[in-house]
Formats: sequence, structure tokens, C-alpha cells
Amino acid sequence: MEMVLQPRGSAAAAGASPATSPPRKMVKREAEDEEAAELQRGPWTADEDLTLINYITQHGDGRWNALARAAGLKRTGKSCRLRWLNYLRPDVKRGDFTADEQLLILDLHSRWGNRWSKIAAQLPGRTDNEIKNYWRTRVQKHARQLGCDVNSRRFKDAMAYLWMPRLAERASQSHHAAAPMVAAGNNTAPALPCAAASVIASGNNCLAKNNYYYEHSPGVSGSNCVVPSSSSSDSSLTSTDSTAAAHDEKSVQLQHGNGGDCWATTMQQGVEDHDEFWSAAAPALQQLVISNNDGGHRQFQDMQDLTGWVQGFCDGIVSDNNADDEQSLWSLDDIWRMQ
DNA sequence: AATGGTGTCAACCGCGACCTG
DNA sequence: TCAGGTCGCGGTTGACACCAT
Repeated sequence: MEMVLQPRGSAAAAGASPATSPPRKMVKREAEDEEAAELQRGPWTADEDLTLINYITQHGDGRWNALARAAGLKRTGKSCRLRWLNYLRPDVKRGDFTADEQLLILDLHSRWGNRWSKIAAQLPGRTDNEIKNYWRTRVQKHARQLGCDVNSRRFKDAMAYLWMPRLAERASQSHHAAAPMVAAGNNTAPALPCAAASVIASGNNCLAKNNYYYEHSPGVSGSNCVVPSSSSSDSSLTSTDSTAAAHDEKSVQLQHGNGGDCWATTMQQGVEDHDEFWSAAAPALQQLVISNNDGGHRQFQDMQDLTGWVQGFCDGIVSDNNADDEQSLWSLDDIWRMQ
């Protein structure tokens, strides 16, 4: 199916030149306009994909403008590069993000901000575009639901206290359920689940405030992502340290560090001990309610209201991957009763 | 069934960094 | 050193799918 679309964007994007441009530039721009007019834009056709794949298979990628011309594609080099890197590349990974990947994205974004390509480099097979879209559609949606900015302290607390621990738990559950004992092999990266290693490596973000780390036995690793080294100077636990810790202690830990006022538990029984895990979250949740009812943002009516939001917050993210996951829904009412 | 709202994601754009002659 | 070309990144757009009314 061939689709020829109108160009997206503004007249400037289509090559219109400002009235104040010097004549020589005008001439050059007109030439560019003529060239641009022949360029195909919009969705790629199957034929174009095939042409690009065949050309890169034979000649390799790079020099994208030249490549586009040599391959006979009526596309800009930019467009070819984007199509290849984000879609056609054989190692590109498609489908929903796993809990591990989601956790890693949240953690890395808390440290690096919108450095999508840098974040993508830590998730093999994932593209910066995909991660960016994930952030804008999924993560920011929940910030809107909470009525706060995605960069606000409030939302970061919600991520740190609600979302990330839950994702870590889910990641661990999936490893327990699906992954046999996996050796590290020749991979120089630590044989840790990405999520656990990532959180361990957390530096100067909201997680580090309470300085918890959450990990479990290296024997249940389900994926061997590259573990980023912490960029923060004040991180008390580097990824290298975390590797050693992971191997030393075959346990799940929520370690309370300096000045922490929320997480204050160490769990030695393993991640199966959900009650203890979530009871540790209760003070943080309570604080979240207080801060929300005090800040002119979303007002939670009561615990049920918050419970609903939290479940939507946590489960909406991972439900695609866990259709039969009803049993693992956690009620904040339950958490409250634990206090 | 029609319509409007919302979410998703591929693709585009502008800009700055880097490369090269 | 500098100008033009190229590349890569982050932000934005728009088509389409899906869902609720």
C-alpha cells in the first residue's frame, strides 16, 4: 500500500525561505526546494524498506545522505537513518517493555533526565524514540493523573515509593516464575536483573534520599542488561559494589540509609515476603496523601481514592504484560491495616 | 452505526556538535 | 581557521487504532 502524504510541519519545514534572505541564499534554497519536492515523505512503504535493507546489507550503513542517493531512495539521509535505527535494524526489540526495562527507564531518567539516547544505550534493542514515547505517553499520563508535574518532587516520590518498588517486585516475580538459574557467562556485566542493578546503582535522586537498595539472588537473573555505572559522585553504592553485594547476600533487601524517613526495613526472606515489603511503604504512602492534600494538586478524598489511583498507577503500566495478574493487586487498605 | 476523545507510535523538524576539505 | 556538509539528539506532529458515549 503506497501512501503519499502531505508534508508535515510548517512552511519553513517545507523549505520556504524568509523574505529577508539574501539573493544567493534564495537561489540555493530554491534548488533545495526543487530537490525536496521530489523527496518522498511520510510512512515508508514495504518496497522502500526492502530497498534500504538490501542496500545496508550489502554496503553497510553510515553516510546516510550518500546512502539514500546510492540506494535510489527518494528519502533524506535523515529519514533513512531513522527508519533503519528505529525500525528495520535486525536487533531492534519490539513489544511492550518488561518490568525490568520500565524500572530501568524510570531510574535512569531520574538520574539523566531526557537523555533518551543515553538511556536507550542501556536497554539493548530499544530505541531512544521508543523510550521517549513510553515516557511521554505512559509516565507523563500518570503525572497528569496525579495533578503534578512529571519533574516535581511529588511525582518523583510517587515513582520512588510506589511505582519502582512495585516494578522491582514484578520483575523479581517474573524472574522467579520464568527464569531458571542463569549464569553470568562471559558477559562482563553483572548477572543481575536490570531493575535490581539499576536501583542499586541509584545515585543522587529521590531514591538515594532514603538510600534503599533492592535486590535478590543473582541466580534468578532473567536478563543480562548492561548495568550503567552511577554518574553521581555521592552515590554510596556503585554498580560494581552492587555486584559484590548481590553475590554476597542472596536475599532481598530494603536497606534504610541516612536520614530516611520512609523505608526502614531489611528483608531477608526474599521477595516473596510481600506483606513486609509493602508494609514498609505505608509511611511513605501516608506522607504522599498528606502532601497531596496540602499542595493544591489532586486532592485524595480518602484511602480508597488513593488506593484506586495507586492501582491504576502501578497496574496500568504493567497490565499489558500480566493479563492474569489480578491476584497480585495490592490494596492500600491492606497496607494501612498493617500499621 | 456514528462521533468524539484519547493513546500510541512512526516520522519529521530544528539545532548543535562534529567532521572534512 | 573556517565554511559547508553530515550526523545525532530531543522535541513535536499527525495518522491511525481503540474505546466510550
